[in-house]
Amino acid sequence: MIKKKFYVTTAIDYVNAKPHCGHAFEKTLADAIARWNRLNGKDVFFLTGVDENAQKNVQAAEKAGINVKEFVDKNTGFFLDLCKKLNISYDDFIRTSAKDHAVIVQKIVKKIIEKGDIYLGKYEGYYCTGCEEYKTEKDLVDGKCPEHNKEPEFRKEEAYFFKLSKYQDKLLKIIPKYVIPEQRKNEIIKRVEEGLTDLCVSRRNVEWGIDFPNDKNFKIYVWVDALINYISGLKNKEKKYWPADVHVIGKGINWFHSVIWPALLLSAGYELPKTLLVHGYLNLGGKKISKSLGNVIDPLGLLGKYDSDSVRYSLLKCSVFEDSDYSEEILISRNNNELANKLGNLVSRVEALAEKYGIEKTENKLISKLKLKEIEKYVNNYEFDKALNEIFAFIDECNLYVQDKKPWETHDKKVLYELADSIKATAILLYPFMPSTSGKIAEQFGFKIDYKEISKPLKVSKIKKGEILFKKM
RNA sequence: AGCGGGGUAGAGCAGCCUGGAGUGCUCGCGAGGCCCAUAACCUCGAGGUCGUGCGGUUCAAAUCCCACCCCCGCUACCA
Repeated sequence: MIKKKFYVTTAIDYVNAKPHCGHAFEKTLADAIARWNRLNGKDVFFLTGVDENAQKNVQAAEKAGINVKEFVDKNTGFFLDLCKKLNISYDDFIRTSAKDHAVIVQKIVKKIIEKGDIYLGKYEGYYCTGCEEYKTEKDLVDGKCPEHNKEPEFRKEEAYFFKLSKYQDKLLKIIPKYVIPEQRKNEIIKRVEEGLTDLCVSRRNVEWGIDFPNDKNFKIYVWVDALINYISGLKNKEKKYWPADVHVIGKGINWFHSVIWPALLLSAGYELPKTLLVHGYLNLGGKKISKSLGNVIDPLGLLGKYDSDSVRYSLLKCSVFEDSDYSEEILISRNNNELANKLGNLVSRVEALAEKYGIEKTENKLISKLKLKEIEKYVNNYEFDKALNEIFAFIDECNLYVQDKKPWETHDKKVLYELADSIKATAILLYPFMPSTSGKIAEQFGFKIDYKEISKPLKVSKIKKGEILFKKM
């Protein structure tokens, strides 16, 4: 039987600084999607990586007084480390400075040129000679560059433009089926309806980046370069996995993914990705993450102190679509109140009872309290926080069942079987979110982590009390 | 300014579309139960003018309509 393919990506991150918990959030979301689909028997390809060609990296490197390559290598290392410690099951990690990426980018840009969608025009704007870059009105304070406190000069220079405006009607047809959630979709539709102007896709006077085809005076605009990672990252598996099933991105880069990316693909003659999942931001103590406020949480720091599953769970309980609050206190509270007290304690008490009295196969009536259909619906809609709430509601039911049936008094092996079988179902459902915990439970109770196992009765085996799953903090 | 989302118990949410006693969930707080378990688990309880308008519609408004106040998001070549 041929497995159905499933291709999921995250945005690629700038490596101008160390990762923050927003990066951890996005990677964990995408990982949960990847694992959920693998669990359901799909042939999954999961791509993540870093954007090394951005000017921001160059600026940050200059500030640090290190050469760009060295700087980028060092920071990319932090992102790789983050993925490893978070247990991110990516199939490939792309770095856009890689040669094979540049080849694909040039190939696609050439296709767009051949289509006649790129033309030489004039770019006009306000150029700050201090920054050596164009500024938008938004960048300026009282008409001056805030960095250098001087007025930028008006410049007009040759540049290549992509005929974005040409795709307006097609985009308006595509976007409604492509972008979730509703709110993000509507924002984009409104803006596209207001009209599109062509996009400047070349950069002059920069050394870092990918050469423009047939014109060495220019580099390719880094966003075009960056977006193409979703194809170049597949390397020789492009035929098999493209188009992407889900791009997971943050709300800040919605425009590029909702409008520019499909337009480029249409022009170059590629199939379009199916879903764009736009997630919200994490706020720390109710405030935006910002370095000047000093409220950045270092996820690597958290992962040094806490288990990966505790970090993953605490992130996944944040709303996917809305901005939500996150902090170390929230992590600790979710770990203690939900993971340790509910799940960990349930497993612990059932193991202890089963070890003493054994289990005996019977029909599991308790499992009717598990709202499987609803959980599936939530996961398929990417509402992981709600799915987890439902799963934990069932864990509450299990704890209540222990309380009601008093197996420590009755020594009822059948009740203990029902509980063990229910724990099996729970652990399988939790696999996409907490893979290592799920594995530990599977080992203790003797079952395979496979979605089909949920409905198959648990094989009776000797159960022993294992290690505590979650320590309290 | 334009467009969109929101204001419900100490905190965070659901309920609103399709009106029917303020109903529910998570955390926190108070009392009790249990003794299998990680001082965990279970039960009960306190706590709310559902942003404001003694606004409108209605037998009936958190829910529908209007006005106002406050918060947040988006407004492209910033990568």
